[in-house]
Amino acid sequence: MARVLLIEDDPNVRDALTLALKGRDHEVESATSGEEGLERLARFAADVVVLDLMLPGIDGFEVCRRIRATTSTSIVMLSARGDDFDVVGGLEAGADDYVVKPVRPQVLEARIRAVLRRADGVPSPVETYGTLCLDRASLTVSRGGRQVALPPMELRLLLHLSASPGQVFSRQQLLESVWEHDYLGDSRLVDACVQRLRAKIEDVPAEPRYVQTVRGFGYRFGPV
Amino acid sequence: MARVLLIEDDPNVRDALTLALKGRDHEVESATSGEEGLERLARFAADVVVLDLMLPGIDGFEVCRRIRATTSTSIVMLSARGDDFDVVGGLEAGADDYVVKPVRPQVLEARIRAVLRRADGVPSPVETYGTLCLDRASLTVSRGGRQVALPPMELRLLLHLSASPGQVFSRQQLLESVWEHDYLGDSRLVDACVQRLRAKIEDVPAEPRYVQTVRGFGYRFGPV
DNA sequence: CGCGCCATGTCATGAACGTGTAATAGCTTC
DNA sequence: GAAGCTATTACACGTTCATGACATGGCGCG
Repeated sequence: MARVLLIEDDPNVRDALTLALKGRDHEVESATSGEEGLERLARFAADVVVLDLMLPGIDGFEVCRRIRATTSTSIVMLSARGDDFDVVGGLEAGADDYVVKPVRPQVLEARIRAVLRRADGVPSPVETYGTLCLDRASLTVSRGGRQVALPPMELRLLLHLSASPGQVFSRQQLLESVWEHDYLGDSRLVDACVQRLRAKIEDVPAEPRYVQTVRGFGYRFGPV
Repeated sequence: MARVLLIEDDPNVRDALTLALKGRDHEVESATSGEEGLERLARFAADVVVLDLMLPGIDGFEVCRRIRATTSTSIVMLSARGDDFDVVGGLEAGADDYVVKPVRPQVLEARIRAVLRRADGVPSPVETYGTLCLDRASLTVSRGGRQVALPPMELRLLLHLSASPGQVFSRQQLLESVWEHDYLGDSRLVDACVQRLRAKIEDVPAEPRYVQTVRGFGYRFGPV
């Protein structure tokens, strides 16, 4: 299907994803550090690079920048749950998309496909979930064809949640990765933001379809 | 469709673009250095040359001049983001158009087509967005038929933004790629330039149609 | 050599908007 | 029915952006 270069230092994740992607008919090469990845990319004409953020030596952002400096290869970033990674950082480094670990293979593959379609110029650089459309390049969101304007925090929250559909994020995790807050303390801030977001993107805010509450845990982006 | 000679030393970019262009029914030959490119051009009757700026040995500008010295083959320049590439310099060397890397295949193909049309004498070397017309060859901009004079920085900003319509650029990114500044620090410089640009190209500067603010993120070239 | 124009970068001000907090109401579960 | 969790709304503060004035510096022209 596609030629994938996986840059990931954790051998477990590496093996798991390699296996999963190969099982879906992709050709996979892997590297364990940024340096090795860049070197390997020079020989392996990858269609897409799957890049972990936390790497020994030069980090993912830097690797991303260096790849971008020379090639147009698509890049999907992998971010660990605790990393304070957000949309702006990824955008600036030049990533095409990002996924939050733990990542399920089918989600990763969907992202790879989306990214490749985009790179091929198919006029669907958007992700569509039901009546909701997300365009990570132009940072626009539309519902049922009509564009909805989202303030920065709501947009970041939505992009973060939708980066891993189905995965549950606790309020604390969201505070860290979306808000970049580091204090521990309970706050209804996330709730408030979720409400405002729902009011704009849900057809029936009272029965949310996209941003779902997982009672006792946090929120999740659906539909799976 | 067309016969393309690609001169590019980075194997990744070369392979990626070769593949993409072949997929669009172009005949593609490639070379890894300026010397090889010139030699190959003598045998391969290319309609258009896609030329990387940073090459081992003689650089892209020089290659461009030498091609121009003997043939009228169209030339599209490829420039990496970090290169201190000046639009004016490129066009003075005789390039017909230029694209900033990372380049998406569809963008490159659009440029190739435009360049070829131009070479065929079709008078449509301009991109039109609503009432705004950009001519990357003559570096002129006109609004509603009347030409507007843009100072260098404003022109570069506009060309950069419009090279990827819809894509959101942060102020930091713009400082790096348009101004070639490398310091980190917040500056309202971009804002000011956007402001002056809007005053010249927007019909209603207070409700910008072409250079849009994305609050909390940066700017984007519309129209959506 | 000196003058003046124009482009560029910096700064101050004000307005618009988004955000966080808190208070209250509603719902779920045991 | 009570306790715990979540939804909803209102309001005030802070941030961000637009706007225009000002200083600097380069360039051409006299």
